[in-house]
Amino acid sequence: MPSPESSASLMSGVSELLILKLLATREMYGYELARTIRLLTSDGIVVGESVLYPTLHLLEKRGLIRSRKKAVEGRTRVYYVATAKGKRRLEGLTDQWQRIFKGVESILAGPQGA
Amino acid sequence: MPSPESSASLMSGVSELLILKLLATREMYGYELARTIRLLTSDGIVVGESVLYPTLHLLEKRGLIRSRKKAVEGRTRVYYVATAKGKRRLEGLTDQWQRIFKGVESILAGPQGA
DNA sequence: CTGGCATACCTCGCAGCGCGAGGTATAATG
DNA sequence: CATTATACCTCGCGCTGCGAGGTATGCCAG
Repeated sequence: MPSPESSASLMSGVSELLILKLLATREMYGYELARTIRLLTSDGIVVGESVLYPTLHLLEKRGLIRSRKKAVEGRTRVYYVATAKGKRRLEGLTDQWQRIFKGVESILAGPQGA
Repeated sequence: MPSPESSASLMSGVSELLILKLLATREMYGYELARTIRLLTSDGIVVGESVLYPTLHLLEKRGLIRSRKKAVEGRTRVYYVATAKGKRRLEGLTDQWQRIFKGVESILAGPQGA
């Protein structure tokens, strides 16, 4: 066991959902995404860079997000934004999330009452 | 892409959480666990047998659940129940679930309002 | 100007987990 | 006797997380 106390397993797929959601709202670059997720969740969810960048590349390869390079003060930032296909995928993922979330809650809350 | 439309990735770790929760409440056998989870979540969450049994073996190996064989009408059922260690683990997993759940909800609900 | 830090991007490789496919055995039903 | 439901199990692929490591730039302190 490397670190069974980490929240690793429960995080799966969540990164894709959150990234798609944010990129469906506004154009952002990688580093900004990581910071924003940490901020909005009060450090509850931290998407590391070794999760972030491979995910972004995969999403782009699948046509769910689009990128463009933008030079800001000498630095080259890669900005991403969700495509129409990405927004459709987001809806699907959100539905799945709601279904799983409701299922988990009903079991976590239920058995002692029923 | 094998099946990007499946809820596979979002399910990660959830099986362990639900199984531990149920076995912390009452003693159950494998097949019963699968049926119960399907029932309580109205088919929202389906834990297949190829997920269920390896998970049960792993949990037992880690000392989080305990098993005993019981013969019921010629059939041999393997009943499981959560150990004290398993219940502690359940608390930790539940906390992590709450943290992730709150984080996801705040991003899914937030950005358009803020 | 040099060292350190924050920003900003990226990859490699291991390990964990889901899950389709397949396998075994028993009891009941047609 | 064949099929279905119960009940248990494994193999192997493939996706994903993530720690560790790498590159390059701008900025500030010493």
